[in-house]
Amino acid sequence: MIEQLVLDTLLNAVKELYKQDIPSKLAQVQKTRPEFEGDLTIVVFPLLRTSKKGPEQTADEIGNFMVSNLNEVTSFNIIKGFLNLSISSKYWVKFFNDNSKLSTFGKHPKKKLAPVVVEYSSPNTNKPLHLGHIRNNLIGWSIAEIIKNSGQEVAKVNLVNDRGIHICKSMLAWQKWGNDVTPKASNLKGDKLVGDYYVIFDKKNKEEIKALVETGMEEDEASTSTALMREAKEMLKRWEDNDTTIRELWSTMNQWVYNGFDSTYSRMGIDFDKVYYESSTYLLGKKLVDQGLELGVFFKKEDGSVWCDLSDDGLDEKLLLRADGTSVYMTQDLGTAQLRYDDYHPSKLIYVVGNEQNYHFDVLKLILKKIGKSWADNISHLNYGMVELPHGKMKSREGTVVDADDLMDEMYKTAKQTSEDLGKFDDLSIEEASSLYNVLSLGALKYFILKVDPKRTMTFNPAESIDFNGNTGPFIQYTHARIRSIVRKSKALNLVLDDSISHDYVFETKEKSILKILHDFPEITLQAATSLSPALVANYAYELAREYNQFYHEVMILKEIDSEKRNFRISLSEFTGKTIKYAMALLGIQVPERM
RNA sequence: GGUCCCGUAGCUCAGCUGGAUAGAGCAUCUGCCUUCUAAGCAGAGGGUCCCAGGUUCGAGUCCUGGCGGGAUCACCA
Repeated sequence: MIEQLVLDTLLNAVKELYKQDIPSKLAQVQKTRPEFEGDLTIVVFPLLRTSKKGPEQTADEIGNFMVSNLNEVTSFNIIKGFLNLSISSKYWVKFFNDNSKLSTFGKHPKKKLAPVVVEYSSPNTNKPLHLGHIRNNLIGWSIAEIIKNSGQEVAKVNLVNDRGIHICKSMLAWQKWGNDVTPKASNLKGDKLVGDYYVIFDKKNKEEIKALVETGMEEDEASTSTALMREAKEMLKRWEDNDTTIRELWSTMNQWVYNGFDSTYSRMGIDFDKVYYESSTYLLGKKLVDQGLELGVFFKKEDGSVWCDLSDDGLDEKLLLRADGTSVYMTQDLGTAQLRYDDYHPSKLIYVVGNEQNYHFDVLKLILKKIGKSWADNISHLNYGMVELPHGKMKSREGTVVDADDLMDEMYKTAKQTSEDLGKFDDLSIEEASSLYNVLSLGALKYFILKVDPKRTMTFNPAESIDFNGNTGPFIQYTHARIRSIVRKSKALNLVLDDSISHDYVFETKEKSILKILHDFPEITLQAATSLSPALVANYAYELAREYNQFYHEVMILKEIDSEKRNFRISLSEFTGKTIKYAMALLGIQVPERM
């Protein structure tokens, strides 16, 4: 890496010239801004204290040192306190010749480390997937790919919350008002059907609460003492007691939901290496709670409920088991964490879960440590921000929840419409066209979500459809298609005779700037892995595509007369196309050969 | 109220460990399809980087204090 080379030489320069070692943070190397001449820039201000000379003179001395000690540095210029270095075209030529034909450019060698477990999606079986889940799934899937690309082994896992009071609510409502309806009979996706009964429960329960309040009961009390709630709790108890009828109904309805989820996942291109179900981890969780009691780090209240006191850590008491012995969220998460640890002994356990659960994960780690699990330190919570609408959160009560399937349908229609308006695909078969619209619509949706820093709360406006122009997935896809067209034509014309360029090739400005961006790619993918941010890759792909389009408009490629230039430009195009494709693949976005 | 996150153009977002004149896209306006794909390119306008202090040669970036927004502090998950 040239940056590192310059940095090391800079440290040597200071040592030689001023007889002092300096802390590495004073040695600052950055890319030269395009308006100045040069490739890399050393900021000399931090060095003045050491050199005890003015900025110009210091820069001049270091510049001379660079030129005579580093072959790659051919010349320099000084503007204010900035020392701009020009890197030899030999270096860029070598970079190009070494990498342009690699199929794995950007991929890092395998490390010998325990795997990283990435959990994402984690749906409840009482609600269909919505836009929030889409963000979760896309971030999780992509970050898993990015970490894999960085050389780490990765296990993608899903944790389905298939048990608990909420599932019982759907089941109860279905029993009471469902008339034995099935997804097949109603022609509804299973997750939608079950979700509907969850809503029905809520509605009927509210009516009951209202009635109770009218008899003079306090709202708080009323909300926990409706007949429906009692029945749901009773059902949960029977479920935990392995009641056959309840278990059968539960399996049936969950299976409906899974079928629905699977179709949504597969459409989105989301997959998992392993799926955990809370129904099979909560018992282990209960066992851990018992252990905690024996260790004396948990305590039991008079009503039989079990708690962990975290007041020494600045937090509250946390419930671990209800008085009736049934488990809560934390119980099952303890069990799941343990099970994963046993399965993988991971070097890192990443939970992709919304930032509304930050508190939960702080507590989870603390509790695990209290019962002696030192590996709790390997848990990291990738807490992404919520997706909001222009007027705030999505609310199911107000019907503003953006359903995942509906949104993908919308996007598909827009992609189809846009494409038909452009009228470029009249020769495609119906299947080919539809597969293209799929690629484009998903590209638009995924890029829209992933280009935003995961940490940030993001806004989605359902009134404006997601764009297909500008800083979008389709723009990048288009650039790829454009490149492929060039490459196809060059092959048809047998234009590329020689793949590599000579070491004294003189670059056009745009050729150089594309080369520099390509040069950054491996580093960007590493940064994305360490900072857990697919957004870095997304923004990178956009920058590369934008730069390429400018290049495309500025210079001739196939029509260039000078054969070396023409060959280089074609190869550079191909290299760019490949890198765009690779970067987009890390985001789970396909790129078409033509569009 | 406690804890945490956020505040950059009309809107949606970039801005790496502090560095040169704060960048894109959308929207608005103006050009460019008889030349390799116009889902493109070029150009114009649009900014108190929430406010006030501080650290520094240098602050959108770091610190403190405000203001504004959000999350969370459930026998929901």
